[in-house]
Amino acid sequence: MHSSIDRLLRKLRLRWEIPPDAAAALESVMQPPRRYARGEEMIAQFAKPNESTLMVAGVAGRLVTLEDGAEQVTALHIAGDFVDLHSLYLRRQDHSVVALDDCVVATAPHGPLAEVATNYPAWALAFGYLLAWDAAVHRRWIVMLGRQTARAAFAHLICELWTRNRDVGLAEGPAFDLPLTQVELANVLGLSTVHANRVVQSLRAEGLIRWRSARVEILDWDRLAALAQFDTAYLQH
Amino acid sequence: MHSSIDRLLRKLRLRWEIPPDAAAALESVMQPPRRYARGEEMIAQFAKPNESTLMVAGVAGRLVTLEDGAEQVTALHIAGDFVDLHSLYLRRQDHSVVALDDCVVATAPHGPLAEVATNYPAWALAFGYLLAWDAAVHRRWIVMLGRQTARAAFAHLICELWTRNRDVGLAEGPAFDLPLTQVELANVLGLSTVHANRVVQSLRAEGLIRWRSARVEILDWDRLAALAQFDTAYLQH
DNA sequence: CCGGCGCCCTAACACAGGTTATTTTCAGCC
DNA sequence: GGCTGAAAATAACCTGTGTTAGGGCGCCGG
Repeated sequence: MHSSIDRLLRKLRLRWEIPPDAAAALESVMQPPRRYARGEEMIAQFAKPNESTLMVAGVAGRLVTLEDGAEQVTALHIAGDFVDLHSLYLRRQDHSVVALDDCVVATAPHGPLAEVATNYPAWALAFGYLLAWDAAVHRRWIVMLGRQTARAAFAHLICELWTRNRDVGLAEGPAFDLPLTQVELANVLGLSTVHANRVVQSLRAEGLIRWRSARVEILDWDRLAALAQFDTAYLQH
Repeated sequence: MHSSIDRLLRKLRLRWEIPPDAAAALESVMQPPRRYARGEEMIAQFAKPNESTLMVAGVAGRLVTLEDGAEQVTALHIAGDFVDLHSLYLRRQDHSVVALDDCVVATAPHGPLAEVATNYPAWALAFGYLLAWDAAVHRRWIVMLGRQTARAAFAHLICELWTRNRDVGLAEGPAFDLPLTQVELANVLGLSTVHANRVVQSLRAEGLIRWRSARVEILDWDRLAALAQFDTAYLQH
C-alpha cells in the first residue's frame, strides 16, 4: 500500500466517483501513520477527540463498558474504515476504541477534514455515505442480536466480515484474518465465553468454517449464508 | 405547532445554532404534511426513495423482516426525527418504515434538501449530526440487546423515549405517549410476545411504571434508570 | 345488544444460553 | 526442555426466554 487512504478509496470507488484531486486533498490532510499494539486502547470512552482515525491495517473494535462491568463490542473495523468519522459531529465518544490486533492508523484533524468536505463535493457526499453505511451495519447487528440465534449470529458475522475484507482487497479466496479471542467474540455476539465456544465448535463440526491462528476459512459459503440469512444489500447501498 | 420543522429545530437548538434564514430555507423545501394511519407502511423495505421524511406527529418504527419471517424494529421515531435522512446517501432502504400510531409527516425532495445542506453550513453540520446521533442510538440498542436482560432493556427503552420526548417538548412531567402493542414492543426488544408481557408485568408490579391506553407514566425514575444503567450522554452529544 | 376480533394475560413445559469451576492446549521464554 | 500464562475446551448445573395453547376482556360494527 502506497498511501494510507488507498483501501478507503478502493471501497468508495465501488460506488462513488472520487476524482484524483479530491483524493489528493484528503491524503494531504492525513497525519503520518501511527501504530498500536494488540490490546491497546486507541480512543478512550467519553474522550473528545479533535481528529478522526482511519484504519490502515489491523482490526479494531468499538467497545462499550456498562456500569456493571459488562462489555459489548458495537462495531468492528478493518483497513479502509474510518473508526470515528462521527466525532466530527458529536462532542463525546460513547465508546472506547480498542486495537484487537496490531494496528496501523492515520488520523485527520477535524478542522482540515471538515474543510476537505466543504471544498470537495465528492467528499461531502462520501462522508455522508460513510456515516450512513456505518448505521446500516449497526442496524444489521441489532437484527442479529435481537432475532437470530447465537449460531446464526456468528455465521452472519463471518459473512459480513468476509464481504468487507473482500471489498478492500483483503480476502484471499474464502479466507480472511479474524484476530479475535473467543472472549472478544463473545463480546461481539452478546454471549458468554462458554457459549461462544460452543457456537464456534458447532460451526466447525458442521464443516461450515475453519478457524485457527487468527484466520477464518469459509468451507461452505452457501450453507453459511443460509444459516445467517445473509443478504449483502446493506453493505452495498 | 405552526411549522412542520418546529420540533426538529427545538431539538437541534439544544446544541447548535440554527440561524432563522437557514431555518426558513429548510422550511421552504418541505412538502405539505401528509397523514398515515396506524399500521400503514410509510416506506417499503428495499424502496429507493427520492425524498426524506420528517416526523411531525405520531410514532414510526423502522422494521426489518428476515427471510424466516422474524421481525425486528431497529429504530423508533417521534416528532422532530428524520426517519430516513440516510436515504440522501444510500440507494436502498434496508428496512421498511411503519406508522405505529396515526402519523403526520412532511417530506423533503432529495435535490432541494441537498442544496440546503450545501448553501447553509448550519444544515451541513446539523445533517451530519443527525446521522451520527442516529448511529449513537443504534449502538445503545446493540448494547441493550447484547448485554442487558429483557427487564433492563425495557427499562432502558422507556428512559430513552422519555428523554427524547422531553427534548422535543412532548413529555408531560413523567408521562409520554407509547402507542405500541406488546407484539410491537417484543419486536423492539427482540423478545417473544409472551416474554414481553412478563417484562411489562414485572416493571408494573415493582412500581416502576404505569402503562395503559398508549401512555407510559414513570413512577420511580431513579430505580428505573438504575435498572436500565441509563446514561443520557449518548442522546446529548 | 350481541358477535367478532384485537390485544392482553396466563400456564406448563422446552430449550438456548449463562454460571462456575476445572482441565487441556499451546506459544513464548528462561 | 521444562516453566508460565493466556486462550481454548469441557462439564454440570442453573435460569432467562421461547413455545404452544389457551382464556378473558373491551371496543367496534351490525
